[in-house]
Amino acid sequence: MKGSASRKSSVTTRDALLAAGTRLFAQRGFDGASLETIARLARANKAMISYYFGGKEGLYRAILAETLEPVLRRTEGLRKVSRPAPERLQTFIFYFAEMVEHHPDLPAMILREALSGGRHLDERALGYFLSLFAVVREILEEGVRRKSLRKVDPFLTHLSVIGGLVFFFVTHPLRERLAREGRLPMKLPAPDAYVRHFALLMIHALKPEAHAPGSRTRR
Amino acid sequence: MKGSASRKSSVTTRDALLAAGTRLFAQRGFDGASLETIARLARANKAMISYYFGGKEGLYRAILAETLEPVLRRTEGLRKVSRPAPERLQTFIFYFAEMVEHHPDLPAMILREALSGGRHLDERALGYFLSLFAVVREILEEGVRRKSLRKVDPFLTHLSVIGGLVFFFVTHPLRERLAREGRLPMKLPAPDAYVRHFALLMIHALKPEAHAPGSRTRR
DNA sequence: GTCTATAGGCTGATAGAC
DNA sequence: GTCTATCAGCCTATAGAC
Repeated sequence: MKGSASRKSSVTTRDALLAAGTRLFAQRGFDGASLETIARLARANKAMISYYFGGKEGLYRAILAETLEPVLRRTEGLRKVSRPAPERLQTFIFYFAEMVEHHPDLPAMILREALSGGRHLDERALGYFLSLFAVVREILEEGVRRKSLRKVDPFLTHLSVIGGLVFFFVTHPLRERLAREGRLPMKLPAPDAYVRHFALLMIHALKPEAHAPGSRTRR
Repeated sequence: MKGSASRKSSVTTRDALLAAGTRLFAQRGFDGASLETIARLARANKAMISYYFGGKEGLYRAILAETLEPVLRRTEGLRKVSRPAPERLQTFIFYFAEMVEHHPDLPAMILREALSGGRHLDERALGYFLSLFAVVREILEEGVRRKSLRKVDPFLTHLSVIGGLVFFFVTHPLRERLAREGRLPMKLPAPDAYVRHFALLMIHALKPEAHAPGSRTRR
């Protein structure tokens, strides 16, 4: 159903194209990345893109579908863990960071897709996202329900969590460059440090209310 | 030094091109937005872009410089206000939302610029950003110093604040579209509601530690 | 599977009439 | 200041040799 991968080198070229495409689509956008450049980065011939993916758009969609699927499918695992919500939220944040480590260009590519209004988002790709979002939302919902988290809107909160993570990683290359050129007037924050900071920030943000002076909740 | 605006209609055409460019660069990226499309949206002739800005890149840079400047300059005002840090942070967040209301496409355009590694960021534009960042950082630093905020890293925190805001606004058009098509499995969050939520979330995240059970601070 | 050559479309830029 | 006409360059796609 997918070309029944026969040769060995064919798999390699295909994968190289997927990887190169991800990087260049992330860095320069769909229109800014030329097939010429992608092929060169993949050390392949540009005709190979038509061969494997039927064209530029085919490559783009293949990245969205094939790279995204295994990544997001893994998040599903976080659904089953039965642990307090704050801990599960932290796990999600660390998991997100680990994902970026393995696919450094994915967040930028996906964000660009979002900025473009999701022109290339078919139902399949959209489904992956919704399920990613659902995981976070469920953690938050459960936490609110069981009062291990403050009473917040799970959907709005989930946007804040994703936003704080995505924005950092997606702008990190720019900060790196500016730092390298001495144009960043502070030291470059390490991804690690940010992730730990952010997890803590969210834990604090969602910690159940300490009862206000004067009022008192039962228990 | 800038053409010493003589005619009346000339100003109008110029401004229309700036506005149209902002929208299209935001929605489709630098390479995705054609001069043809921009001119059409501005109800102008595409030759006018060369006339006023000397080309596509000139238009792009003009937007970055001219639209950004007044917007970011206003944030400078937030520097002088002498009020408790939590209140000033909230003011910043509301100010940011108000800015987006007046320039709905600016965040996306700027974010795209960041994703591209800041290829078009000259020293002037970069300076505007750094001063925007500085405002938030200063609020946080002061709050930490005076203990009206929890002891957090001001720089990391400022990234979380900006991230949570930018991500929401930049992805909002996508959610709107999905909602319109009935593909969003929850109700569309209103910008207002998000901003209020986010301000509160940050206030909670940064609230000075409640004394741990056993320990005790004064009062 | 890989590569070269080339067709055909679109884009950015600009000369020159008004 | 505005517009039409035009052109060179780059880009995607693909036919066909190996």
